[in-house]
Order: sequence, then structure tokens, then C-alpha cells
Amino acid sequence: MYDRPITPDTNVCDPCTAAVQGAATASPMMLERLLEGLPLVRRRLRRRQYVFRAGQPRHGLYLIHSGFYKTRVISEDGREKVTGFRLRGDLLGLEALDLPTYTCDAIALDVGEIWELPQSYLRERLPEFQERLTAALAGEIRRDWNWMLVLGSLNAEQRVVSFLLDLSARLSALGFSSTSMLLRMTRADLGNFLALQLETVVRALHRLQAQGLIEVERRQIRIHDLPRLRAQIALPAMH
Amino acid sequence: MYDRPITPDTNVCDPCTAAVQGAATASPMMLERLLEGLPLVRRRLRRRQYVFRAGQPRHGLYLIHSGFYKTRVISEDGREKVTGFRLRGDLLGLEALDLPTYTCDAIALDVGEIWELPQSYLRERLPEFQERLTAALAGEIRRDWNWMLVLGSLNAEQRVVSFLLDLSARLSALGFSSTSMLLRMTRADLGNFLALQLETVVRALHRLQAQGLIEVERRQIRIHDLPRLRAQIALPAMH
DNA sequence: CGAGGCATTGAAACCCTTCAATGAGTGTGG
DNA sequence: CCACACTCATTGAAGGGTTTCAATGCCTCG
Repeated sequence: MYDRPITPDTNVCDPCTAAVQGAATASPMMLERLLEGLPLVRRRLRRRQYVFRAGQPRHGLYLIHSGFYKTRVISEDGREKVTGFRLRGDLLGLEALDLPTYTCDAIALDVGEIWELPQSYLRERLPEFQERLTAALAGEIRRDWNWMLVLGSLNAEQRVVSFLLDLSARLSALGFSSTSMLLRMTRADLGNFLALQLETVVRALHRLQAQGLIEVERRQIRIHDLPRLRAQIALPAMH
Repeated sequence: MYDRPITPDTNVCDPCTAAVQGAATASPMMLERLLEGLPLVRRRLRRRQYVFRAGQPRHGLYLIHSGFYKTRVISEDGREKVTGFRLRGDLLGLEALDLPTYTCDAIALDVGEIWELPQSYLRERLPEFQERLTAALAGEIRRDWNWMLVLGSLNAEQRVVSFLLDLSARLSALGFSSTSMLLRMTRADLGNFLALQLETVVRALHRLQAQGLIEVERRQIRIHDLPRLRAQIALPAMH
């Protein structure tokens, strides 16, 4: 699915995200191990298919086993906001744990498989599961706050860099290449997530390529200079 | 503390926030009732005092009993982001529930009192408490996503309106006036939260006053036309 | 081989930021 | 009690980064 799978436990944590990632995301495979042998309902998804939609009765939690997903919220007047891109080990449906219906859309950006977690069953049999859940929830909050920080204090180019570094680190933690990746989302989705227009994303990627930091070929991104990419985000030297 | 306290259970939910507020915030007093008679450690705070700082060992969760607080995260290179303004019924420390240390600062913007919750004790004696916790966590995620949506799709004036409507609704739910409120934070804090410069906040408030929607007198805000204020946020009529 | 979705590029317009100066309110100390 | 210091709020003007609008190109799919 991604370029050159490496050893599953390579865990190169980017300084940009390390502080934000909780135990839940630091080792995305742990939940899967925990669930081995359980009667999980598995579901395969095609591109553009919904895992669930806002307003639907909540069935449960979904653990991503493979694929690439986006979650988004839509306001009453139709404004849309991509709240995150999710991959293996991430949980879908966390934000509605206390509600009877989902409050966001979860959409597959690629073929993939998700596992439906029998929540009530798990609460009884696996006391450890509740901790995982709490950790996942708290981790999502920290991640959201970090992105708020990014969007609130960085310019377009730096936001795109933040995104690339974050995705690179996450893919790396999953055993994929950290320097070569295929963006599964459109420029519009990416722009929406980063609070930028799609044209601005295009231009930012273009400038990063012109600086020799990355190589862009439609959705294929190759990172050429990770250290200088990281340096892009640091505040201009203090006086 | 605020203008004209009304009946404690008035719960006027603003459409802007209603969809986002979970059970936990919909009735902020419920947790307090749940905790009646428990051996809580109470702590009084002065203006500018820290409830906790990022990096400190995590003592526990704090329930706000009174006062006005802000939470913020700070990146390694010093960029700051106010992640929310918190008042009675809100929990401080949620985002670090799975960690040994706090990851944000919580600061009192006014005198106030917080109750330290004995987490382990609660988990054993009050099974209902775990549900509250989950609801509070999920609610925070939904709130964060909603603010991301606001910051990503609204202009300066609309963001300020969103903030005013949100605060108005929250104060109202606590039994305070929904049309007259005292902003406890500086323009800089507000700007930081809304991803705007403080001058932009000032000008937005000024324009709203010029339109006769609100009345601004330093930190005292009076809402004159709530319906038109709400209408400011809706997208320009579709064709 | 069109049709459609998506990406790219250019130019103009605009909203917000930045910089700078002034004013108002609060607290401290002589 | 007033003066000074300090914080915070306000206002103006200029500059710039991003958006908006429009057109073109590329790739995929039926």
C-alpha cells in the first residue's frame, strides 16, 4: 500500500509531534494485539465509502486495520472542516462515545479494512481497554490542540511542512518509508485541514520543491532534506 | 461574579454550540452533585495563578467550582496557543489523563476555586464517574473540532461573534445573564484563541458595535441584537 | 476519445498583520 | 493625594500573505 514497508516497530518520533502523541498512537499496533482472538466484525471499504456519517445511530468504535481515512465535521450552513487524516491503529468514532449518534463523517480515501469493536463486551472482559480508550481520547485532544497551534501561528508553507513531517512520522511508526509517501487526499482536503485554499497548498508545495526540500509529483511526495524541513518550522532566530 | 445570576438551571443552548456540547457540559452542575460529600481538596486561586503548568507531575483532575480560566499550550520554540476558556463545571487536566505530567498550562484569569478530584478513589466508588470522564473527553474533542471549523471558515468578525455567542450560551447555562458579560481575558488572549491579532479583535468588536449588534466598554460586553448576531455567522444566502 | 475530477499557474483584490503612537485604567510609593 | 510605572486597549497607515477568479493542463475512467 505504501512504499517499502520496513520493520513494524520502527518508531522514529518527530519532535514536531512527539510531545503530542500519547501512548495510544505511539504504538498503534498494541490495540490490535490486545484484541487478538476476539469476535470482531471486520469491514472492507472502497475509496470514497463512508465508515459512518454524522447523525447516524452510533454502532460502536472502529479500529483502522488498513487504509487511509479522513474525518470531517459539517456545520448546519454547510461549512466543512476536515478534522484529521487517520490510518492504521487510529480509532474512528471516539468523539461520539457519549452520544447516541455520530457527530462527524468518516470517509475512506482508499481501500481499507476496519474492525468494529464490541464496546460493551470489551468493557466487561478487558479492564485494560478502558485505559486505552481514555488514552486515545486524551491523545486526540492533544493532537487537536497541537494543530490549532500550528494553524494559529504558522504561515502556509510552514503548515504544509508540519503536515508532511507529521505524516512522515506516523507512516514511519507504522513501518513505512518516512521519506517517500503518497498523499491519499486531494489538495482541497489538505487545504481544508490546514485552513488554506487548495491553490495555496499547491504553491507552498511548489516553493518547497524549488528549495530542494522535497520532490512533488502529483500526490507522490519525496522528502529530500528532513533536517532543513524541520528547521522551516522553528521561529526565526531570536535576537 | 457575573452580572445578575439567574435561576441555576436555565439552559438556553445556542444553536452555534448546541450540536457540539456533550452531556457533560450541557449541565455543568451535575458533576458537583455527584461529588457531594466526598473528601475533595479545595483550592482557592488568585488572578494569574497557575492551576498547573505543562511538565509538572500530574496530581489529578480539577473541577472548576468558580472563576474563569484559560488553558494554553506552548511549543518548544515558544509559540503559544490558548486552547480554551474554562468556567464552572469544566474539568482541567483532561488532556493528560494518560500521562505522568501535564501538557498544558491552566491559568486563573480571576479569583476562583477548584476542586481536586481523587481519581483513583472515584473510579472505585463511583462507576458513573468513568462515564462522565469519557463524556467530558469526547465533549472536548467535539468542541475543539467546532472551533477548528470556526477558525478555518469564518473571517475575523465572524470568529469574534462565534466567541461571544458561545460565551453567552455558556454563561446563560450557568445561570448568568446571556446579554451582559464581562470578558475576563485580554484582547491578546482572545486574539490568540481565535487565531487573530489583538488589533483585529479590537476592530472587529468596534465594527460590531458600529452595527448596533453589541455595546463594548472595555471588557464589558452587552449584546443588543442576538438574532442578528447569529445571522452574522450564517453563510451569505445561497443562490 | 471525450468527460470529468484534480492540479497547476497567473494576476488582481482584499483582509489581516505589522508597526507605531496615543490613551485609558490600575497599582505602587513618595 | 498625586506622580510614576506598567499593563492593556485603541486607532491609523502601510505592507504583505492569502484568497479569489479565471484559464489551462494532466490524468483517469467510461
